[in-house]
This record gives sequence, structure tokens and C-alpha cells, in this order.
Amino acid sequence: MTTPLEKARKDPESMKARILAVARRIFGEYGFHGTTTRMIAQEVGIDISTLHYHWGGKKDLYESVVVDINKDLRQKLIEVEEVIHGLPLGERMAISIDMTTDYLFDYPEVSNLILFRYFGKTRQEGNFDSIIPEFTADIARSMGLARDRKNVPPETTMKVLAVMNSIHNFISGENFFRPMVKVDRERYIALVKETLKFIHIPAFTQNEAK
Amino acid sequence: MTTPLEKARKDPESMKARILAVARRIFGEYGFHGTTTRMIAQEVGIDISTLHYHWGGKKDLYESVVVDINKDLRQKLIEVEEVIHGLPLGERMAISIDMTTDYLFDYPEVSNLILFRYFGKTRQEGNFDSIIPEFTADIARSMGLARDRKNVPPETTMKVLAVMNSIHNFISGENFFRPMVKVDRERYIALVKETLKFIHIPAFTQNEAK
DNA sequence: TTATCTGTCCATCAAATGATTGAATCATGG
DNA sequence: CCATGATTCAATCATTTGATGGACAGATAA
Repeated sequence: MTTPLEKARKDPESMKARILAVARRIFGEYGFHGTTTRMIAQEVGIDISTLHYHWGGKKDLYESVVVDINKDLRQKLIEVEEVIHGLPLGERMAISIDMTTDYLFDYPEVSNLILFRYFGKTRQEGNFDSIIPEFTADIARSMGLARDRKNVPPETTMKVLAVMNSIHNFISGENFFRPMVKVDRERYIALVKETLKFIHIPAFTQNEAK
Repeated sequence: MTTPLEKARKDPESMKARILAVARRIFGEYGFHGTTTRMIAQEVGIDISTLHYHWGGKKDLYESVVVDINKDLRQKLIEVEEVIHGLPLGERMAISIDMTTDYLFDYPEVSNLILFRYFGKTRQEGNFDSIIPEFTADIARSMGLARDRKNVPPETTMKVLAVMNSIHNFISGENFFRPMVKVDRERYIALVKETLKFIHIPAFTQNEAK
């Protein structure tokens, strides 16, 4: 079976894919309720009816966007895991932070949408959380905090969430935070990496030394 | 001069204040675009025209909510500062985390709205950021990272942001994270405090030892 | 009592918004 | 070339939503 999303991911030039790409960005900036189908259609340069033809309703498109983004992020995390495999924990974390941060600054809508889903409600009936894969367990294993994906203790899940969210915050909040520190984009990215390492690495490596 | 907001804050029984209290909660849950004036009016048990009579437009009400919440948070931070004054850094951070976390779990809409403003855009003309006080400089001083409110270096601002956001994340994301760790509310709150201390205290105290 | 002011609601408006219909256009295979 | 299906758009609908006008009730002061 081929879902509409899979089709769109295969051919990035297709109308389906073009709409999806724009929808990712706009939904990421304004959230579900802050986005109108007209905003997306106009940005793509098409009529709203064309958008509906390809994706059905607004909610369907939003769900596809969320799934699409989670697939991309999962893929990136696998890539990171391959690079850091076998290194000592401190290095593993530093490299993970660098790679993940670089990736997310290239696709900030990923962070945006993940945070939107964490912190906001959508006054829409069913939540479609079942289709979203769970990363925390994999990251926990990758950090040496859990042996297998099953039975990760709550304490560990919380720690992983703290690290991941900290990254998303700085990417997604760039428009707000960067004016506060008054630096250009390049410097901001460097500051983010530096800060993340400063905050997170000591907690885990100090613990390891015990 | 007495602004509508100040009047409402004085008499919590007044219609103005009742509307404001509900608006805080609803705006916090659904964001600006996700909230309708009818949702708020219905929750208060009044007609929308009554809401408009007291607060003008939706945007005016939202601005008042944002200001109200920031005043509350600032007040709380002053309270915390008085308690931790003079203690060693590790203790100061532990107590700050406990007090702030307890407060925010009582008023989660504070975290909700702060995060909404960080991470989401509002397709509305002027942003009214000027009216929002800036906390980071005060917190930086309180943590011994800066001597005065002026000229706080970017590195320091970033560290403070990391800590504050980390707290807001766990409060605002409770609906999403708590099911993940499968614990009751009380246990979740304990886990949050524990995790925050685990993550943030080593970074700053280790640095101090140098 | 009467006049005035405040607060509340009912009815309604105008714009925005998600969605659909049907005609026109384009592509592809026969 | 023609038939068929896929794609696109203009026009339109129904509902939602922010907002207002005017009637009405109650309090207060003259």
C-alpha cells in the first residue's frame, strides 16, 4: 500500500510534495489553528481546491506533516547513532549535539512542530499520537542509560526529554532569543552548541565517574 | 492612571477579573489562534458582548493576559530570590528549582503562555514585546553569573534561558510527557524536580570549583 | 419619581475560513 | 485524432468567528 505521504516523499517535484514542504514550514511557524489552507496554497502558488484535491482536509495535511517530520528526525538520529557508536559518553554527547543542532537549524520546522505538539492543544477531536514513533527509548540506549528499548525507567526517560527539548527550544526560539543576545545567526548557532554542551555533558559524565 | 488590568487584579471577584482568569487558562491551552472569544465567554458563563464590553478586542485581552502572567512570575522570582539570598550556589539552585516548579505546577498557564510566545508566531500585526519585562538578567545576577543587570554576556543569557526553559517544558508538557513515563501527578512533579537538579546543578557547580 | 449610568444579553453583521462543485485544461494510451 | 482519466482553477457554500447595536435591568443620585 502506498500512502499519499509516501508518494510525496518519493518525488519532491510533485505537487503533493511541494504542498507538503510548504505546509511543514507554515504549520511550524503558526501552529495548526494559526495556519489557514489559503496561506499554504498562496505560498505554493496554487488554488485552495488543488490543495484539497491532493491532501483532503486541513487536518489530514497536518497529520501528514507531523508524520513526515518525525520520519526525517528518526532518520537523522539513526545517522548520528552510526557516527558516535563506540565512543566515550562525553564525546558521544558532544557529537550528537553538534550534528542534531546543525540538522535542526536547517529544518527548524521540525523543532517547531514537535514543540507545538508537546505544549499546545488542538481543539480537534481525535489525537493521532499512535502514528508517531517514540524516540526517547532509542536515545536512552544510545546514551548508555538503558540496555533495551523495553522497560526504560521513568528517570531515564525524563533525562532524555530534558536534553532533546533543550535543543528544540533554542532552534525553535531563535526568533525570540537571538535578538535578546544580539548576535548574528552563525554566532547564535555556535552559542547554542556551546551552551548545550555546557549544560548537559557534566550531568551525565559526572554521574558516570561514580 | 488605572489600567483595566490593574483594576481586575485588585478585585478578583469582579467580572473583569473572572474573565481574565479564564482567559489565562484557555489561551494557555490553545494559544491565541486556537482560542475563540466564545470559548472564554462560555467558560465564564457570560455572553461574548459582555467580554468585549470589559476587555475590548480579543487581542487586547490576550495582551492583558500576557502582562498579567509576567507580573505574577516576576513577583514569584522576587520571592525566591529573598529565600535563597546568601546560600551557596548548589543550594540556591536546588531551592529555586523546587519553589519555581511548585509555583508553575499550580499555574501551568504561565509556562504555557511563555512557551507559546517563544515558539509560535501570531499572524497579527504589531508584536507588543516592549511591555514584557526581561527576567534573564535578574536571574543571571541571582545565580552569581553577572554583577549587574547591564551588560550580561550572551553566554550567560543562554545558560539562564536553558535553565528556565527546561522548567517550563516539563510543566507545560505534562499532558504529553506524563503518559510516557506512566506515573501519577505527584510522582511526576517529584520526577521533574529530580531531573532538573540532575541536569542543571552539575554544570554550574562544577564550573564554580575551577 | 425621574434621570442617568453601568452592566448584561439577544440579535445580527461582516469577514475569514474549510470545503465542494463543475467547468476547463492537460497528459497519456489507443 | 480521440477517449479517458488526472489535474487545476474560478465560483460558491456553510460555518465559524470577531465584533457591534440596541434593548433591558438594576443601581444610584437628584
